[in-house]
Amino acid sequence: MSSGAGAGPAASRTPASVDPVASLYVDVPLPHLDRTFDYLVPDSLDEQVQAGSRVRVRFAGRLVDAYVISRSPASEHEGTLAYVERAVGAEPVLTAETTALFRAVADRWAGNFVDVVRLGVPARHARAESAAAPSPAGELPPAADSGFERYRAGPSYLTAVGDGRPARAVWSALPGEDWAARFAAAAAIAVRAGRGAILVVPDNRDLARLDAAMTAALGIGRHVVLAADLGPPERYRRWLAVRRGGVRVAIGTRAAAYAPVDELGLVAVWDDGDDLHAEPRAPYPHTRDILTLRSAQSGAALLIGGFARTAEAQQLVAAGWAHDIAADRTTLRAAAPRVQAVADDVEVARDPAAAAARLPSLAWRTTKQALQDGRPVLVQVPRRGYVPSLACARDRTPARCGVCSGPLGSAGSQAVPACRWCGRPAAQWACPTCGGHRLRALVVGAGRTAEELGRAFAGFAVRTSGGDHVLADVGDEPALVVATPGAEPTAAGGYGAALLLDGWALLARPDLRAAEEALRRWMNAAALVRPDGAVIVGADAGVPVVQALIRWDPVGAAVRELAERAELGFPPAVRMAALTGPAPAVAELVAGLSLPAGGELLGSAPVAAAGVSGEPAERVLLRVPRGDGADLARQLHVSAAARSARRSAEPVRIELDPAALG
DNA sequence: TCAATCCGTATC
DNA sequence: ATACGGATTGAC
Repeated sequence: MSSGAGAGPAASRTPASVDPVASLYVDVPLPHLDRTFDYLVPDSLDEQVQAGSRVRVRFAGRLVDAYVISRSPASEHEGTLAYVERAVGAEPVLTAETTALFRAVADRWAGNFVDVVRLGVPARHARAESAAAPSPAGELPPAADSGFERYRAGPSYLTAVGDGRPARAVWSALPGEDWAARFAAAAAIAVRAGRGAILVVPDNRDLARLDAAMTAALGIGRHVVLAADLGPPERYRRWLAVRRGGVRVAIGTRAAAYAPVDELGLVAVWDDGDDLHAEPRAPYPHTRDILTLRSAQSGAALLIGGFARTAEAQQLVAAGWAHDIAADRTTLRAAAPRVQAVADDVEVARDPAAAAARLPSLAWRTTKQALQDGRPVLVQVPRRGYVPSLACARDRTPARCGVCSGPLGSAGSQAVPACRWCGRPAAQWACPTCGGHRLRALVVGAGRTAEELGRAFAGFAVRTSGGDHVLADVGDEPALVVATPGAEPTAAGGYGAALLLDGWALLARPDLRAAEEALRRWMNAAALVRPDGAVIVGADAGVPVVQALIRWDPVGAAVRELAERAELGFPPAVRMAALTGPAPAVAELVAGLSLPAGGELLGSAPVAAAGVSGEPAERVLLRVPRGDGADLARQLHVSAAARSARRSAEPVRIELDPAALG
């Protein structure tokens, strides 16, 4: 027993008379400490130390935060137990359901329980705890049409939600769809059934839009907005309102997926392909997969919605785990704008002003027409800073490794190109489409500027949206609206036209998801165009994803994408882990694994030093059949635990099914 | 023979 | 992490 230095005389403490043992996780981010430890609850803290409470305990001699998982009569531990030192706050922060969720998320991504808790539980703010309860909810507005009547399987899905069944669906929203109103309607159905709901969107702009729709559907005070930028007191206050059960519906960005809503009837994510849904902190879980776990574990219905569709969402449909909610072709034709493809470089407008803006002539004519019709025109330009990569010098087909399909890169102009994933040199590359052998570097410029367009269409207003200046919406007046992907404002009556420029640059990115991501960005922009409007995409109409945009076929594209991933052996067709760190550390971690049959190790390949020390880092990829994913994650965690117990301090970054493989 | 130091191990 | 114990080394 410790000498009891510090808080009070240890000898005088007595254990609580009922369930004196608390099992808890200490807030120390080491994989070998990712298990519960037992402590005695002193009589004086009996009421405050409950399952889910935050406490402070003495662990290895120092005071650390901890999360109580349960109280019980006795411990399995052989030695003497220390006392819980004090309670932090008066109320539990974990519920039975979120405790199970945090454990499941940690297990799925080979991470620690407390690391996931840090992602999902906001910092405590003592004053917010004692502050007055939120004002009571107003009247629930009368039920309205859900708006899902236009979709096959839409009404039956909502009936299931209303009946409290754990229906799961992937929803392809029609172009022009007021998706926020549909999400709000689905949440309202769960609320009327006496259940709670969680809706997660990528960014604050989408959140503001959903917030307005929720207020329209549910009235005042029935939902709470959880956003990262609220500031600690407000963030904690709103989160507590959910935890205490005063508010049953939480909407928000990423972290809202963990909101402690009891009796969940519905969890939903909008635009799961947006990389903002991928958590950048360990263990790097993804909103879609967190909610999928949560739906499976709590029996809540799941809705994955978007204009485009990810291979991961399609995988859930293909496996028969989720239903497909989509409109039929007739409905679609009535809603979709006309899409035409114009390969860059070809048919650049003869008009000198258009040529100055590097606009193809069809784009020029379409824009002019829409402006003259009195409608705004959306111009989507790429973000800055694409990584230079290699492609066929003749037809710009991205150059890929013949062994693992990774992107080829080049260290310098003289160097032999090599795979950025597995590191193999590619001396004898041949283009799969044209058979060419010459490679060229693709360096993508900063994109067309608003000034260039302004000059090309003199007399019309030019508005920009992107970076730290994002417009939520624009009016119906004719104007050029230049936006980067994800920052496209909505137009009150829809855009008359949209120009999606530099399509080939999007497609040529050295990323496995380039095609999927290009289609997602295009569809998100094109969905803002009126059904009688036009969309011009600067890309080759022969490319399958461009065809998918022209035919507005997100499902077909996702089916093809999924098949392609299966062929290349990439997620979600398989489970993959990326291990990044100093070479000896990565090797040590790998040595601690026994890969299941059918498991493969790719690499290693050098990567740009992402580490703290600037030491040369390398990456290996591990690939196992989907069914072995849980085993792979467990082994990675065990091997990482052995390393951290041995004080092999060199950290290795472990990512499961990484969204981006540069 | 004792103390300073280095590993390895457990942390309720 | 960090604290502790047991082994190891070095100097008197």
